[in-house]
Amino acid sequence: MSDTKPTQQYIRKDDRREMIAEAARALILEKGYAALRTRSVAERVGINISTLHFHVPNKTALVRLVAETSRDAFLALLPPGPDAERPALAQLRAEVRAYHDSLRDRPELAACFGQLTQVATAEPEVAEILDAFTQDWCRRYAEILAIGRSQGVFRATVQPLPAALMITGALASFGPRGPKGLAMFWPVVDEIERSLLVPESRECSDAD
Amino acid sequence: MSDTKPTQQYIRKDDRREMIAEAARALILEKGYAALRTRSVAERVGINISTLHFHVPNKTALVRLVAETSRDAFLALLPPGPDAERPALAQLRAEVRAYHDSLRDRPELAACFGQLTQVATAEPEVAEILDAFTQDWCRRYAEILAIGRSQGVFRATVQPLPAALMITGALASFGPRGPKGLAMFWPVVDEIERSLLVPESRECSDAD
DNA sequence: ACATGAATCAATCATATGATTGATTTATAT
DNA sequence: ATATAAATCAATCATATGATTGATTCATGT
Repeated sequence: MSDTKPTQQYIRKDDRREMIAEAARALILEKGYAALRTRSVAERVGINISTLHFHVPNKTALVRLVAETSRDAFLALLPPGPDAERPALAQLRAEVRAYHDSLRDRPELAACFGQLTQVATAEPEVAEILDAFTQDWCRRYAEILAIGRSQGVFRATVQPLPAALMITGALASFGPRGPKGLAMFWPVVDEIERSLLVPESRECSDAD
Repeated sequence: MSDTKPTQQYIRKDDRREMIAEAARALILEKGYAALRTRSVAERVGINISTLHFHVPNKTALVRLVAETSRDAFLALLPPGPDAERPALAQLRAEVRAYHDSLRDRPELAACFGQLTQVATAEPEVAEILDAFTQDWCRRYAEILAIGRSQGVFRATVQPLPAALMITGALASFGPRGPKGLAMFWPVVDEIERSLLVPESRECSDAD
């Protein structure tokens, strides 16, 4: 008879840890962090609990692993980064598009960031990772806004940091458990753009 | 010598439930929902676990109680509600100020909303409460925006619902575990206002 | 006074859960 | 081939945790 899991064993530690992280992320997306059990993770990976502990010593380390891999996976999806030589609006759109696609294709990532905020109070190391990431993400937008302002495409009254916080806050609300999926994502992005662009570039003269 | 708990007993069910809800909210704020234990709640209230179960049958009911009381407590802090006869900017500011004060004075409320999203996937009743509330909160802003647009104080290009989602998303990011406290709250609000107000020295001579 | 119900608690149960121990199997280098 | 290290598992432990049972104490109306 054929097995459901034919001959799948003895994976190298690094790969196994990645499999474990992936399983944990999926479970967090599906059931929430509060329901995350080391046993469930092991089961999902298809290994014994002791094997899980061989690769990841304890639950704290597991959570840290999830935080780190989520951050790295998300950062890998982002576009090049602010560049004063390129048109700011295009950079803003690329940034937003990358985030949108991550929500669509890798919903576990945003879900983990959201859920891990619950652990953050108890696990300073996780808080550190989340805070650093959030700040990085916000800074990317702030720099694009500053560039766009000096390029004259964004209002001169745009304050980069507050505006970046506004944007990232608005975007973050679209994570899993956001307002019924991504239906309102682009309308909100459009509203953000209208709120940033200098008045002349709309209505008076027709769009490009 | 005097006791730390002199003769504190036999509270009426309704009051006891409120005390339980308050304790649970405080614990969620401090340790996060994932660390919420019925025992901890009972201990905080100063009652036996069986007494807790007498007032609140099980943990699901406890979570539901927390969700309901958090929502009610928050709604009670909000200003009157959209009114087409009053100046929109003042209404917007009152709305934002009420939220700000709730973050400052009742941080458990926003914390509970944030933390209970983890339960939402497992508890449809909680999801229902959270979704309904979020929608209500957003609608308040949408209506104010629509009023302000017709009053001519907000840009004619403001789309009430997307803009409201942008605003509520941005504000929601200031919950506990937001960007280092409330320091950036008002700068972000100012940015939001600038993004909504009709540009001063600008006329496009367009017919609406 | 005293009967009745409401509120409370001590003790306990059944299971869940994170973690460990020690043996077993597979890969790899010599 | 065989010794060594890496990876895996079955069994188990210790405690945590949600929940129940049955007795006890307080409040209240008559």
